[in-house]
Amino acid sequence: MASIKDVAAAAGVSVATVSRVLNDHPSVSADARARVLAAVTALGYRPNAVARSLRTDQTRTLGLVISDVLNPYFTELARSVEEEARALGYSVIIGNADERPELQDHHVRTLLDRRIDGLLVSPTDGGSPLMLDAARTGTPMVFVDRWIEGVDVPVVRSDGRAAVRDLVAHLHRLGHRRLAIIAGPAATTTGRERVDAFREALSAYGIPLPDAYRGQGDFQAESGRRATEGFLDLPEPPEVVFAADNLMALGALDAIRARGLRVPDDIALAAFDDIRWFVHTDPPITAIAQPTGDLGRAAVRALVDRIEGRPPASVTLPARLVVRRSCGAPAAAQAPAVRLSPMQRSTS
Amino acid sequence: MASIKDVAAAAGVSVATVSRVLNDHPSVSADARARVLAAVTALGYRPNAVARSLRTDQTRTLGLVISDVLNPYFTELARSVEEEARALGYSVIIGNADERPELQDHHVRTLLDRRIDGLLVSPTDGGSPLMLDAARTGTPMVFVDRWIEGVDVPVVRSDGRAAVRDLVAHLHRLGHRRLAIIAGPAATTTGRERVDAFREALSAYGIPLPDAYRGQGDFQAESGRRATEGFLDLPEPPEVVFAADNLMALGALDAIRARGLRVPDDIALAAFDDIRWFVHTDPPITAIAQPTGDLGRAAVRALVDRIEGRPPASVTLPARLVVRRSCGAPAAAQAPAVRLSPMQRSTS
DNA sequence: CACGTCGATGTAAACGATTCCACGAGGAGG
DNA sequence: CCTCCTCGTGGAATCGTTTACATCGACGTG
Repeated sequence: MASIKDVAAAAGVSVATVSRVLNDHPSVSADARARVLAAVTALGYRPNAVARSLRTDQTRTLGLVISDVLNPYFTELARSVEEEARALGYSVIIGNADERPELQDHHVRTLLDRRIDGLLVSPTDGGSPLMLDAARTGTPMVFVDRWIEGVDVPVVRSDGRAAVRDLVAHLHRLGHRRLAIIAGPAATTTGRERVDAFREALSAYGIPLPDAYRGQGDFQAESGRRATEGFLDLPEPPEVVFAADNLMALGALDAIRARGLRVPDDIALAAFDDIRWFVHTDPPITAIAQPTGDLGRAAVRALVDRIEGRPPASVTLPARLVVRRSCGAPAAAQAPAVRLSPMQRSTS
Repeated sequence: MASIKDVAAAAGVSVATVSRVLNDHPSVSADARARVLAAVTALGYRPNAVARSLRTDQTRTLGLVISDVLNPYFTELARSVEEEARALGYSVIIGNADERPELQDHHVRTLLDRRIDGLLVSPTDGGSPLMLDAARTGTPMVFVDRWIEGVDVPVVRSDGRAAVRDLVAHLHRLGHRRLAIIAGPAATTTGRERVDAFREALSAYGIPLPDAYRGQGDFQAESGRRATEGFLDLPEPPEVVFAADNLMALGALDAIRARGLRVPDDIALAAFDDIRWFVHTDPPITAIAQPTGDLGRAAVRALVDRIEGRPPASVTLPARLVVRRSCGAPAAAQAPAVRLSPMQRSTS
């Protein structure tokens, strides 16, 4: 592969001049510039990003460590992150933690070794020494969706508290009183927060959240299935299951179907995180939708601000309830609730 | 960040010795090794992958350019690719082309500039000059899922011909005679092949595929919706719509629902590519399932073979029909067809 | 006319690793 | 006791860039 030296030789100039042309430094004669450009195309020369990074100590690359690529929420997040990063002149390297802390660490380490300019993380756990260390030693970092407490890192996330209140109001209006939740891992902020918000919203109606109605999941489908089976085995099963993410809702659906029960007649179902398929499931699933694209973009902007020396800001965006039929009552009967038309896409 | 020089100084040895310890070269005394290792942990030293790559001319990184991250098929492919690559000691950088050739080129260029060791591509089009050039000039490359004809690059893909025959047999048995397909872009092999396989299977029953029953899509949901609307506007609409990928099936479902029609009573639906949600859609969707994980792993092995100087082999794996209810007749009535249990996951 | 300025260019030193080569010490074999 | 190997080690070149500094001519100004 041709190097800058070959170009310099072909153009009859020094490598310095070639480099100047490539980085459009002002002080280069039109003649030299033309000869260099000609040589570049003749040789099909492309600058070696590795060498450039070594010299300039920047890679123009962002690392993104997400909890699970198979989760459509994160996949959409990843897409918007890449899009915004590209617009700002950065590339993105994605690391998939698969909800496993050790895999998350593997990716953080690899990304750090590659000297990425900044790191976007949606932590799977409470924070490994490695990640805490990276944050402390000044690696530009931003948390997105989930975060770690007690670390001085900007957080870009959405607040589902109001939407969860709306959901509980909706459920209460439909007459449901025995409400259960499948929680995410307690080590994650979203794992805890969604439960807290749910419990708080319930208490406004004087409804308790017994331990038996709090299933423990790990944000993966299989755990949703197990937790739901637990609920269904109870002497008094809940009337509603609220899954803290879309994959656990899928698992819940599997479990319900396996018992030959129907949603919402036998048991109602709602989920955190809206995905396109929820419109077409049987029945369409009521969900809490996050402004995923906006989150991704805001996170990138915060990180790039940090990298380029501007003060980064934390951002919190509201989530909203999308009522469908999985909790009972025809959606048409719902008066004021916001609805997604079947074809509405998240803005992207 | 500490460099190898700092480690050398701390350990009282030369950088050469540090490097030898790090790459466990045999000829290093136990004493020196111990001192170096101590210094490494004391300083929290991590080798700079950029510098190492520059010197060794290898990055131990694979590029993966996929057509659309939002498509669960590709997301699962990406996951298995990363998994296998990691097992073989490589990292993966994913580029998402969003079915746009110019974006695909952008990513190929970026990946090449970063001097990745090899490239895995599922081409969005017939092959840009850039990609053809890369293939010709010896960049280790493997096509996965889709490929480009006339280029000497191994292909790892699945053959859906038999499964499509099974599908058509299934549809014919149910009494359907007017069968339509939503095709993918003609510039992609999968876009053409699936139509060819379908037409061929139909002809075995003496059924033609009129132009009006061949909708043109681009593998995105919106195009599936438009094509389906076109079908429904026909004086004699088809009895079955076969979408060449899962997203266009989603669009088709949107269009059918928007007209207030029911599947399969008013119109039947089937899709290429099986995804977990198809079990829970209304109704569950009959689909052709590819061995996605196996494809990803085989592709990585082929590419790494190529990179490490072993002869790479093309691989073709069979797809299979998964009968559900979207084409009519209770699935229970289906005698010999292979079925996915609701909880079956792709092996991973 | 001399001098300072400025624009265009080249030379060479980094960046952080790997690796070839040389060198010295010590042990084995004659 | 000399020679030759082997082992452990360090010096220095190298990978492909960027960039500080030096140089050199031309030009404008006092």
